[in-house]
Amino acid sequence: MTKHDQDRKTRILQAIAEGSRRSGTPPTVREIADLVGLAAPSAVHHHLETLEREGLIQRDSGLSRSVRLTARGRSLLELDDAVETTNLPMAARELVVVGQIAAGGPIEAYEERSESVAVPEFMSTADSYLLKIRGDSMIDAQIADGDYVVIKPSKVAADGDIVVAQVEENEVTLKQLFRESGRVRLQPANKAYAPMYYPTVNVQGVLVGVLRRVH
Amino acid sequence: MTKHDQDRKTRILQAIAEGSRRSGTPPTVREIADLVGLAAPSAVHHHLETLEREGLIQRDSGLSRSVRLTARGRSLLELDDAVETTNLPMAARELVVVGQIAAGGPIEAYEERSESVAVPEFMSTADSYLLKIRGDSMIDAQIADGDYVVIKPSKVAADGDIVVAQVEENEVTLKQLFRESGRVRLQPANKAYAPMYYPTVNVQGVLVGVLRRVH
DNA sequence: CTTGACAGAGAACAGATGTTCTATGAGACT
DNA sequence: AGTCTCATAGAACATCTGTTCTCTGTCAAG
Repeated sequence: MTKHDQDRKTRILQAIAEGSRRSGTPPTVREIADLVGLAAPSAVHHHLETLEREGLIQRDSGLSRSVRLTARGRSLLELDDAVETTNLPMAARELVVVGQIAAGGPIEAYEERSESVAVPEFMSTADSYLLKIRGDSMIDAQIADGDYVVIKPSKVAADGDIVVAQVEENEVTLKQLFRESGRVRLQPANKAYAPMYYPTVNVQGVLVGVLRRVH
Repeated sequence: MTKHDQDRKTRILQAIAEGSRRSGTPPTVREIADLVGLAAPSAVHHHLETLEREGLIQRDSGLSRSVRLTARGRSLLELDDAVETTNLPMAARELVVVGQIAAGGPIEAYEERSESVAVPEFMSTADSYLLKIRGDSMIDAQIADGDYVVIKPSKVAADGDIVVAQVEENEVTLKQLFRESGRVRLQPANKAYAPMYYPTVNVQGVLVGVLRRVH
């Protein structure tokens, strides 16, 4: 099995996990194709057959959106801890603001300050946390100075997602993630800052919501 | 509402919860019909519309297996953990989405659809309401397609505020307000649209918050 | 170079699926 | 009775969706 194959398979597994997390239902074959950058549903179908034969996913033949990860599939993505936070029954939940982020730089964790904000259920999960935006570092993503962004802890992310990524031993940053051939591009949401390239990044969370108080 | 109606609705909610739990994906309209003993998908569809209007479920129009219970739907089934309902003095209120606004044009009030969202207290008042943004008409104010804006009813506004203004007998619009000598300028938050000038405008509300769900 | 395996694209198809429209029947109310 | 509301059925439709088939290009092994 080549390196490329492994990447593609992992990407598809991630897409299934990611798609399920987003909408609450597993993705269709064509949605997976979009997520991993394939043009033909047949190509995805081919991979799904392989993945099912390998015991990483299960499907109900012919039924729409029936694909799901098996325990082995999840463990391969190291998702075992993060899953199943979906059905929490509150219209809102109190989340803690854990730090702030400025100018495309590293995230600055709050040491002593403690602030919490009620976040609507439909744009958060129970384990989400908040970051406060400083400056115009996220302006191209329609995120302004003083906005709060809701981050859901997750090790998987889709192309184009805005993610919290660990790029150095002690540096965590908030950027838009794009997978390119053989590397990962972390794109600041502000044209004044240049993208950064890494062979691999450690995704810690995904942006799932924005809150703004206007004065 | 008769006893029979209540039973049927509860059964449908149960079917959604049950179907989702069993297979990992929400059921289709026809699967719900089977589960609750209805012969026609249209009958289920009719109930689903009612349930969505009542805020007990949510759907993505046209997408298969996209039905899911809201917090209120789950609480009606008493699926809540006892804990969550008892603790947490939630600093949020449930506000209703009353319409949508597109392309600098008039506000389009929802006739039947009813959607409600929990909004943090710090960016709302009890009498606030929500509008859903369509298109990029507010893009220069960092408000994107699909965002919810929190409107606080008010007859007064400061210069530069984004306001809901009544400009004609039957036309209400969302724009940035500037007072100039002898007239009022209503400035769309998108350079593609020209400002409008009025001798006087009737302010109905002021933008006080923005909510965005990122997927 | 030839061959074989395979990822992928593209087209096509059958069945699934959400939605709409019309009609019917049962209750409730006047 | 007449009228209105509403749950339900049934048919029809457009789109979604999984699947299959064929073809092409790539890459590694012989």
